[in-house]
Amino acid sequence: MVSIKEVAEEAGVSTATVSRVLSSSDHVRPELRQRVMEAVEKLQYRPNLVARSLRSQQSNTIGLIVSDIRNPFFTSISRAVEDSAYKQGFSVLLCNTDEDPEKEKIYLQLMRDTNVAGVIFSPTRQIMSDLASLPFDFPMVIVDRSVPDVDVDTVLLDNVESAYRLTSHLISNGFRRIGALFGETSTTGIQRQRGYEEALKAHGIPLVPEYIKHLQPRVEASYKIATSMLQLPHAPDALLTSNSLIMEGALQALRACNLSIPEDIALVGFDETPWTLLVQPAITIIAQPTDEIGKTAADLLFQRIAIPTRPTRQIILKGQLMVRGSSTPLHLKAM
Amino acid sequence: MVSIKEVAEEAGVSTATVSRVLSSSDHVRPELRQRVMEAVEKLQYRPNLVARSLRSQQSNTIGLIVSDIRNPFFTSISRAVEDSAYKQGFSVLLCNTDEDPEKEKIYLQLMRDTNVAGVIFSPTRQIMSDLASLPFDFPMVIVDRSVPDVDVDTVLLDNVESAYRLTSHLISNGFRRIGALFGETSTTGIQRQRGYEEALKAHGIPLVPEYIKHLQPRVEASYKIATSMLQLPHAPDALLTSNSLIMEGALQALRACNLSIPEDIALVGFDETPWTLLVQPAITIIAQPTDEIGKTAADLLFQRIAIPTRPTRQIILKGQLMVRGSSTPLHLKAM
DNA sequence: TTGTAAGCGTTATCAA
DNA sequence: TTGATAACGCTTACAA
Repeated sequence: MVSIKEVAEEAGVSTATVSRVLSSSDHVRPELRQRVMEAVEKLQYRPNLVARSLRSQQSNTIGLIVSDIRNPFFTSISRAVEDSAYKQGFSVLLCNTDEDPEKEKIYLQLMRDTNVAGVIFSPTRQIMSDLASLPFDFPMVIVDRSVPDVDVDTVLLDNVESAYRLTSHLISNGFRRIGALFGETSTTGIQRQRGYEEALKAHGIPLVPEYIKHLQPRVEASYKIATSMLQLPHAPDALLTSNSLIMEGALQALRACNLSIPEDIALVGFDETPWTLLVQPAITIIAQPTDEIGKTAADLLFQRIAIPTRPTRQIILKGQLMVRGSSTPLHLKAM
Repeated sequence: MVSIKEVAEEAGVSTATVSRVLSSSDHVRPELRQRVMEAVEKLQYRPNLVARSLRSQQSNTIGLIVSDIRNPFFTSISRAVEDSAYKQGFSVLLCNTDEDPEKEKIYLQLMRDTNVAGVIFSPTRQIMSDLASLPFDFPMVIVDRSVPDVDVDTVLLDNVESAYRLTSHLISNGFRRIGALFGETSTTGIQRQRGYEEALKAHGIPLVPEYIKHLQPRVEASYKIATSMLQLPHAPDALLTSNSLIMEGALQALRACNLSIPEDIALVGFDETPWTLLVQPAITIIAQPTDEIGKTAADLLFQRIAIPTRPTRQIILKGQLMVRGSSTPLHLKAM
């Protein structure tokens, strides 16, 4: 492994000069610069980024901490983040927490220990109290979830509003007994529940506790809970799900119960996935602008890395209601 | 940021002793060990991994280089790799190449520059010739694709055999005009094509060049190519797709053409995705054991990191044919 | 504009 | 068993 020292010797200059040519825009005589470049080329020199990072106390790596990369929402976010990072010359450390606060802590510590430039994080509710107290000195951007009492950059969907619109859509299409499945680990589920409840209230529809469930945001959990909800004496005529994994489990449950959508029951949810348009009928959803969320989070992070004292921002993006067959109005059902 | 020096002072020992207590199993007097641990605890000391990596010339990071994390196959692989890495105390640098050889090179260089412990890589065909010549000294495991002339650990599906079985399944169900869409960037597509062609030959069915297409493994490309194939004068009565993105585009095309599956045309492919069981009819596929592939790749890598001279291995895993409604026999179609 | 030399925070060598 | 001390490969004052 050729080092900066050998390049310096080859070019007949000091290591400082090589370093200047390579990383700073310091004034170096063109002739020397040329000699250095040639030596670099000849020896196929590549700077050791570990040494550079140790010395300069900076790094070109950012951390991305999400609950599960297999959740299509996070898959998409990750891709967008990696893309932005690549363009800025950064690379991405991927961390899955499985919504486990212990894993979250371990990964946050790792971020500190490896001296990353910054972190994009989608935290559970449990970790939040710690978040303020733990001494995390690196730049951080929160995505998808909100951290109420901490002054930190955040990129969020307008969850209350989106859930409100989704629920209102069901109501105006004639559905009244709207079962709802929310993720229990994040603030997102809570906010979406608020939107759901506000919509019901606004339309004078009573809340039915049996219709509201909180669960781990996983396919299997959702399948179970949805199945049991479908077996209620007075079963729902519509199901609202608060993320795509939950929606997947719910759809499996509907299929297992041989229920027709939307004739027997409507199904709506959040997030565009490869299959929302492929199943029949297609599923009505709130599409989150995942690319933009990821890109915005990365942008915020790079800005904070550049200017650590910058005032924090909370960016709230709008979801888009995509009306499809799975929530067709009751009076059209016979058609 | 508290350093080893401060811990040493606090404990009244040298930095060497602190280092020994923390990272090596060297013999340290229990009493000193105790004092060091207390100092570590008191000062909340955490070793700086960058410095450690620079000095020891090792690291606890592995690279994962895939074409696109949004491909459900790679999503699942990534999750499995990250899981295994976490258990071994490693973290994962995620890199998307978009099947672009230039990006592959850049990322491979990054791996070298950051001194990663090793890399799990799914290369394009183009990069392979370079792979032998480029001086990549780090441990590497190839997944999903094969690199014929390089002595490197590999984890693969039995692609020829799997495609053979999938094609034979279609044939024995009465389909004869089997269109096939293969990814053009990987060896995987080529091998699956071989299995497809061998199955046709074995059953005395002539190859029709118009029925065989190579394309970028992307949804949009697949949609276009599939659509044009469906408009052939003598259109296929079945479509075989060589990965889930291609399958997705093909299914979109079938839907756009208002074709019924399997009455008008059968559809089969590779990879279990969230939707293969949710669409109706469910799709017949070869399921790859993605968890096992990822886990095996990580295991191989850690073994090679531990013993660099270990003889290389090629591990070939079997796919599982999941027969579903999308390839129901012709004589049952009327039912 | 360039070179010398002092670190960055560890670990590894060598003596004690 | 322990402690000085020299690296690891780079950047950056400071001097020249």
